Amino acid sequence: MKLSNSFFYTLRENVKDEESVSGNLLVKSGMIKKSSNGIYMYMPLGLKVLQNIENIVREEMNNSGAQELTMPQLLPQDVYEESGRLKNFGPSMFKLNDRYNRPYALGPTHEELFVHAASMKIKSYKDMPFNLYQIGNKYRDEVRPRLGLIRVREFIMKDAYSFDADLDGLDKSYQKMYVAYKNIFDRIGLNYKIVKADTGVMGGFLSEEFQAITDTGEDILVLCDTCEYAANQEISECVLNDYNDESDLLPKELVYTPSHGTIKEICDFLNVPMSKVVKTLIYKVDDEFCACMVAGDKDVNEVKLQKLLKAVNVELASMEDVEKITSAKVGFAGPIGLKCKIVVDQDILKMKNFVVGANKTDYHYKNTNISDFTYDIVGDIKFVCEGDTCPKCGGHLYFKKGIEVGNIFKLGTKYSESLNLQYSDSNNKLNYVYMGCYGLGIPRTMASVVEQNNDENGIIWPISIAPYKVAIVIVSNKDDKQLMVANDLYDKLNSIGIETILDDRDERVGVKFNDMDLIGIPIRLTVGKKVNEDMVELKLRTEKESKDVSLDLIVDEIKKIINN
RNA sequence: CGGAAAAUGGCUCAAUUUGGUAGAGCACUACAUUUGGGAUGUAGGGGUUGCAGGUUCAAAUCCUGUUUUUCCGACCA
Repeated sequence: MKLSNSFFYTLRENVKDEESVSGNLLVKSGMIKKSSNGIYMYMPLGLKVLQNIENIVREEMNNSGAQELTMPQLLPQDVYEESGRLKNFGPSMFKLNDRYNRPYALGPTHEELFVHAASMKIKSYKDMPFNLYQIGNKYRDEVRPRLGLIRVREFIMKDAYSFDADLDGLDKSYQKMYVAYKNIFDRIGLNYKIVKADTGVMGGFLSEEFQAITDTGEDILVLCDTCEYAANQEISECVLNDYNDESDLLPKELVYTPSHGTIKEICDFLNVPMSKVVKTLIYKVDDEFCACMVAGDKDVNEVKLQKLLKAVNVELASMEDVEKITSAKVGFAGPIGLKCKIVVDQDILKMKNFVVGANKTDYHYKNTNISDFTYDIVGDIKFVCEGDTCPKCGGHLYFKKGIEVGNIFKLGTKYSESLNLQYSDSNNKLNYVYMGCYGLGIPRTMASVVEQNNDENGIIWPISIAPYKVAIVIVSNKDDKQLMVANDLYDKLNSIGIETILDDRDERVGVKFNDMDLIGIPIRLTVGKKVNEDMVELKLRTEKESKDVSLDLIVDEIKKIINN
């Protein structure tokens, strides 16, 4: 690309509607432009990065034996009705009607359609395994799009679906994708972790996420300082705390705690640590109310709660509902005399002489013990904390933030059952197909790379996905020798497949340097005065210093850097 | 969906409190001088101040409504 004759622009100042580092840099460098909330235009430079990522994904998917196809994004809602997910997705699905008022949707994910496609082939166990994928747009009406390309409403996703006759086959297909994903993110140069995760709306029984490690991440990853344990905080299990409390059980005592509704206020007022208070939160679980008790310094994990109760929908009860159930203002809920189902965290059984709400405005009970009330279910319903014991090895857990760039699921027979995808086995018996699904967000990967690779001057693309590998900067457009050498190098590099930018704009050299830094081109060649000695200057984006290289050697030198 | 903030040339902002000809920097055009890390000077072009009402002799400014965007939370593959 010769810049003097191209659609190329950069911005000098930060844009005010992009807070994230990656969002801001991508907009400033002219790669993307916000079109509306959570929807972006991809400019020529940004598209090249996307395509480079897509190509790596495509290569690794093809290597794994998967086959590419493409699906419509505009679908009749029946498709999701059939699997029962129309309700599950709810308002996060974009819905519209055609001219005959028939309901359509923009596809948020494509399990159903792939099942339909697979059914064209699958009759017998001999027809499997296979794996189909596409790279295309997905539409999700997110509650709050944010952080540039990290949470958007229209995005490009690679989604793959494997079809196997049995669990054994699914394990193998899943493992292939696991390896393919590792290859993809390794080639892109992303710093990532693979963590166990919740299966969410997808269903199924195993899910692992590929998480890019960055402070702007939306997910909390729980890692162990001694073993390989890695899980999303949503599902990370708690080890039973060893309280070792030798104190005697005391009789419970009603205490007046005027307008001290929060845990902190109660602790200050009664002069007890937060770990000696048990909070009771009222949840609406499907259509039933349910009180959940955890220690005052812990938080209820709704994903775990949902699983424990085998519920579909878990949300905090409204203030009005809480007041109705506890007959007190919010902040004074407790288990004693409470008329709804009570779930207690496993740790509560070991605690002694703790404080709970009295279901009476402005009152709490001191010295409550587990024998003072009845409960329905005991389980692990709280979030793990940093420093907690590792459930696998007993080491200490620590947290990192991550951006979910890929997610692989063992779906099992969930969709083949709801959509009736069966095959005949060797005994001529009908069985359901075992499926896996495998998603990878392309723009999100792009943003994650920027989050991990930037400095005060701009983006630093890894060579594997850089929009152009080399930028040739001409110091003076008025110098014929410089022009000639630069154009010659430009032609030579492009002719051997090394995509190169020629900055031949009529700008000061400082502007060119700054722009090439901002857009993150990995290798910069400066053609200046030293052409008279047949030398050009080579500088890597990752390094501060440059070096002079003779014209005879420069192409080989660049090849070496790129192939390394 | 709850809370908070914002909307003024392509970009970043000022003028709003106290109503009185919309202004700066960057970017753009022309010319001159410059030219190895975002040049300088001179002269220009570009805005019915998000939208719709209202108050007023007069509205970017006050009032009402509305839309959009951002942030925090809730929610979410």
